[in-house]
Amino acid sequence: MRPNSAEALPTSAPRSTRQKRAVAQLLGELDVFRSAQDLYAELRRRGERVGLTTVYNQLRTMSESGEVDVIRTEDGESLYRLCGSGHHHHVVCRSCGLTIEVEGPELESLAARLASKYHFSEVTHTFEIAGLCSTCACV
Amino acid sequence: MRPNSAEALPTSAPRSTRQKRAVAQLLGELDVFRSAQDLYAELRRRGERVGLTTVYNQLRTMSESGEVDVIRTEDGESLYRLCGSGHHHHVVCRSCGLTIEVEGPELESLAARLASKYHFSEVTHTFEIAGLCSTCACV
DNA sequence: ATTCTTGCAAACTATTTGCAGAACA
DNA sequence: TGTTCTGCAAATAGTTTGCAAGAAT
Repeated sequence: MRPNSAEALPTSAPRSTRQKRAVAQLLGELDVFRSAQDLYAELRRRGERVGLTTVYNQLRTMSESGEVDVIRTEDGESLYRLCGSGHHHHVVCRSCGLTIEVEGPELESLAARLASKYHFSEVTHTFEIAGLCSTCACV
Repeated sequence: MRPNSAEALPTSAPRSTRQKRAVAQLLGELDVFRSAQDLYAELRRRGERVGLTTVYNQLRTMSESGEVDVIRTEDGESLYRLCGSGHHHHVVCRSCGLTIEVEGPELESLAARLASKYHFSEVTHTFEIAGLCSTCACV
């Protein structure tokens, strides 16, 4: 919102570090939603020297800049995934995390219609579909 | 799922207690989503002698039986509200919690269409609209 | 009398924060 | 060199659990 919020004002550009690159690259390889803890574990498994705090920092930064999408599981865990730009929704496999980005014009208009019907302003909406993908359903 | 799961198998009917009644009654008076902590505080304010654990227990029981709806805020808090029966979605005021239950046939068919398009089975979907109600927007 | 319920205290879990030392530009 | 970044350890916060005492049937 404000160009210079009181919080963190960085006086210069973000720096490129080994850790940031590792997180970004891992996200680039995956097309599924994963938790911060999962991503951290995977990085360690690969021998990357990264701290959990840094993974969280990086994911927050990337989600704020719109580079990654965040969804929350039923038990409150946050899952992250590199995302395409623009407004979209997801069809997510509960079992393997496989995710398909979808758009729904009729959904958007429905949301807008309901908002105006009840005189709500500054509306946002969430729409997520969870199920079993064809691969996981066979097991 | 299973008639007798290994977990808690109750051998007789649930009992009516002062605490359960207090929680149920409070929910009956409110038409907004409230956190467990909020509900607990309100009960104490009214002089009810109830423990926080009991409020949580009761809310969990009631949500499992479908008596109350649960939504999660952005920061992971659970909000509860007595709900009408049947499948529905919500238009929720971010500021005061005012909630309107809505149905959306086109939404249901869209969800079904997307599921079959990508060969997903056992699908569920979520759809929530959050905004400012007309009252809160004037402030 | 028996079983369910309560609620304090402690445990849990995902996430955030303080901060001193390390790493970039 | 002067920030930014890192990551350990500790703090947070909502929620759950262990369990002994209390209440309902």
